[in-house]
Amino acid sequence: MVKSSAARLDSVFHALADPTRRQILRVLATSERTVGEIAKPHKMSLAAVSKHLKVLESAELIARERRGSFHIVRLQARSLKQAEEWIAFYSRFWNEQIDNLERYLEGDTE
Amino acid sequence: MVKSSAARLDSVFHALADPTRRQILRVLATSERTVGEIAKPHKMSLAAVSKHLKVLESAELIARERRGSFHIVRLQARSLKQAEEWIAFYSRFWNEQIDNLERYLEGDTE
DNA sequence: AAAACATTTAACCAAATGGTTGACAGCTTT
DNA sequence: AAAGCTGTCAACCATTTGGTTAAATGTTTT
Repeated sequence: MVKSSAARLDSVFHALADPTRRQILRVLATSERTVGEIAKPHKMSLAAVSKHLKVLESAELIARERRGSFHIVRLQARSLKQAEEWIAFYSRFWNEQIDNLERYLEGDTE
Repeated sequence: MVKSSAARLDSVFHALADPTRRQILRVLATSERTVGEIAKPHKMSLAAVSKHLKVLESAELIARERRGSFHIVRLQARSLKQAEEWIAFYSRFWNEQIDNLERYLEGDTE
């Protein structure tokens, strides 16, 4: 399923809006893992973790490869790039606000 | 309501996972607007836009100020900084993948 | 070929999401 | 004080989400 740019941002940001899924990405940043290994530290069922993986997969944040009876999962960070670029557009606004504050404080001391 | 770091990321990423809300942020990047001005370009009701604003506000991505009978809304980009930092942790992974690809392609030509 | 293991899928459930309409509340104008 | 704005809130609805358990699928071992 090919997604529009907006739809891809939708799915990436949605995937990131859950602490379980962010935690999974952190673990995968260390190394690739099987589904079972990913699920173990979580209190929920394996099926629930499997669903989270599907969400991450449809956002193209992970990729799976079947190796024997194991499904091995690895991080695919490329999709995050668009998200970061989207946010980067706004970075000037928080810097601006800081600059304005600094100017205000400088003016205040005179 | 004070949120944990994870909860704040939850609410920011959730707020960004909707095209209407991202569009609202874009408009506010140009200048502050009243709720009515924000709603006009959208096909949905004013109440629906009001709900979207509430989501953005609870993610601290916007701030409101009452001015007479108007509610003036402005961008508050600072919350995006955490989100960007969270993503930045992964930037090395997409660069790494690119590097690996380049190395692979170089090796291939020899 | 049967048993055991790794994972997904299906059916279900409660809660959250994104929209609607209509009533309400706060200013401003008359 | 009544009418007319601007915007929110409440009640409702359909859909999606995030979880569960049980059944199904595919692979390996016995």
